[in-house]
Amino acid sequence: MGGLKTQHRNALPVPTRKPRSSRTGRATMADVATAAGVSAMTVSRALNRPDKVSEEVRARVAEASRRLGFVPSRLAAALATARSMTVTVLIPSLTNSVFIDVLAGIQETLSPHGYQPVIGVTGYTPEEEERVLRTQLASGPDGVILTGLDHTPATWDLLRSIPTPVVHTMDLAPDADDALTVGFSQFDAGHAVGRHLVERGRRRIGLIAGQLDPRTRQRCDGWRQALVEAGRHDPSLELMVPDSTSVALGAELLERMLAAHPDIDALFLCNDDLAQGALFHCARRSIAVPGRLALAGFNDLGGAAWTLPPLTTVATPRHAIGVEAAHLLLAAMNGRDDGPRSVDLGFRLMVRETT
Amino acid sequence: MGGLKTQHRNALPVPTRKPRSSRTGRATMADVATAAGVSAMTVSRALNRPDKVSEEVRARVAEASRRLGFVPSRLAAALATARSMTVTVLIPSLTNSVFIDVLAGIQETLSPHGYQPVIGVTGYTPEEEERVLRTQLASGPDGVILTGLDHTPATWDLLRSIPTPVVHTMDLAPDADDALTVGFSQFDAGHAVGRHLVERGRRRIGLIAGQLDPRTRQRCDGWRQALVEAGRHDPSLELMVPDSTSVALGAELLERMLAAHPDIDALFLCNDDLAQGALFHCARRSIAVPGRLALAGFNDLGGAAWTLPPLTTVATPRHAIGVEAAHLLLAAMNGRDDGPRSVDLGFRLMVRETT
DNA sequence: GCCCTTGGTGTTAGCGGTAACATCGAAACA
DNA sequence: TGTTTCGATGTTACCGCTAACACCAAGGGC
Repeated sequence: MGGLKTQHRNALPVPTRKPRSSRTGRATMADVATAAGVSAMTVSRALNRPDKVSEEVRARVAEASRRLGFVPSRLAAALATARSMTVTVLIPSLTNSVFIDVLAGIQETLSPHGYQPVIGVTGYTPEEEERVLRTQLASGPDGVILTGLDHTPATWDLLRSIPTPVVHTMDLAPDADDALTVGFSQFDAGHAVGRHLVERGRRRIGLIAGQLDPRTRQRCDGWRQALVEAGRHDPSLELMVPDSTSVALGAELLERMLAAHPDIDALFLCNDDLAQGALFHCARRSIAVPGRLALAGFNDLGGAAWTLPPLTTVATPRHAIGVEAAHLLLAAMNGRDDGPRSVDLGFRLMVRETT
Repeated sequence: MGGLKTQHRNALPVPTRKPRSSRTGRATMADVATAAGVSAMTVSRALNRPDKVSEEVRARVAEASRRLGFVPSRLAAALATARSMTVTVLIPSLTNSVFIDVLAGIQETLSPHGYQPVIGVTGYTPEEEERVLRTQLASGPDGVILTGLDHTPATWDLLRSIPTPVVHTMDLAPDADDALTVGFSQFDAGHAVGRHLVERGRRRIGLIAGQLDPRTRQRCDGWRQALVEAGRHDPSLELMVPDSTSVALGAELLERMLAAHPDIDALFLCNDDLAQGALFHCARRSIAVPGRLALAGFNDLGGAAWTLPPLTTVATPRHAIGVEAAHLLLAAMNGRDDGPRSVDLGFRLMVRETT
């Protein structure tokens, strides 16, 4: 009895210098230093600023490094330098290809500069965005890229309180020096579609929208204004549901719309997948497109040019937005904070055969 | 003259205790400790193991924490605990929705456990994969999820040399205790399509494939064997190109195929986007599907059920693969290494109207 | 020959946390 | 009432790297 407590006190206190490697089993800079017969600092220099080290030592370090399979710990470096080489990217959803395209642009641009995008998914809600941002900030990103401008007040405060540069995408800042922004005018894009349908001589022009995030709403607003301007707006022809968009939903909503308003002769669907579903429904019901019903989509997703007939839609510069956002962020992270504050990348109305 | 060098030596050495916050401007644990009148360690405990701290102190710490806007540095914690709460996920491409679906499954599963997936893009080449893996390993992930089993020998060595658990997805390990694997048999899936076309009585069955990664090849192999078994294999009906798949490519390749072999009566397209392109081409050329030509795709991507006619294809459990891979990894990261080593999630032949 | 550069390298002191052990008062026990 | 036990808290020593400065020999200007 008596000695049951663990008392490792006498477990050979190890002569201060560990024999090799660390707790993780991986070689550390100190190991390489010993192996190369130099100090840790010299190893660090040999790796990060080779010009500061003699040819000969550089070679010895490289050799030892290779031999030990040394991988410098970014974590330790990040802690010591206060630069994580990491960029937080928050998007509403992973399965919406719109954001993936933006992400791809960001990734391609950041990667060559050694920055690692770290993705957070916000599920389209500002509250979740705030939560995710908070946890991500804990790992000290060097930059932040957010989707949209609809953040909670607390998020805005948070963003202002950190020294980290922030870029907002997919939308345009109302006043340009409030935030770094890269996108296009969702309102104008919706307006262009509305006007296009009007110009095609359509009189009963409807709207179908899903996934009612602020950007979708702005598109709808633009469309509405175009119709109002033409004196052809009928609020009852708007069908807006919160469900996330899909081909199936497009077909279903069109059916509903036609049941209530068989006289519509044109339709703006706020996303291409809805439009494809509508197109499918028309084919099944032998509704002539664009003869009896004109259809316009949004985003110019992959298959839009390959429907029958090819879909009129709005091409959005998703990839370019990602690239430009990353460039802006890179500039800001390097202290070059002078560039334009709000970049409008525009959009293109792709008039094809459904209108 | 003389004093031009910067010699801040006498810049008031600050009384050892900095007044507040650190170099980054953010509050540190020490700041909170001071504010709450306790030691840093107690703050750490109050945050990570509240039960180890008295109710009263916990409240004081929470208060101080809130007041100072304290965000604990994950970096420092990671360095101290040797756990980064990070998982490296390597996928061939961001723009291929197949991998995004897997990724989404991973993300959803890992997130609630506090793990942060960090994505690397390998561009479909094992060499780039090795490179990306190397750099990612530098930030000490707690786990790794890779796509496929085709890694460079050096990658395999690397994986073996680290203590970090690794899961491979989208494929099945030849022998189950070699690696943790979650996927389905690409070969069998291809075989099922081949047999299906044979069973439909087709005699001149062709193949169109793009993006020739190992998984695509295995599908093709399976398909080929099915035809060989039926005595209907004609190598000249295989059209395989390295280009990445797209709707446009599908249309183009079908045209080429028909030009060379107008007598084909069935076609397996190794990805749904190719199949959609082929379908489009058939519609344009008034080729009856499935009357004159049967078409089968692969993956059951979003629009497959909504083509005209609806596309026969193979539904692959992409999301489930992500979820299961994450579960396996979580188990391994927590030391529960006992689960099944190779998980076959199967596939489903979706017979629709194009065959 | 003296002093100042300069380039290469080492030393020290953290970055912001946490593991492990030490300490201490009060409750529990004998 | 002395001792044990235990819960709550503090101290110390790092994790692995790098900024900043110290040091030193060789070269250059006068």
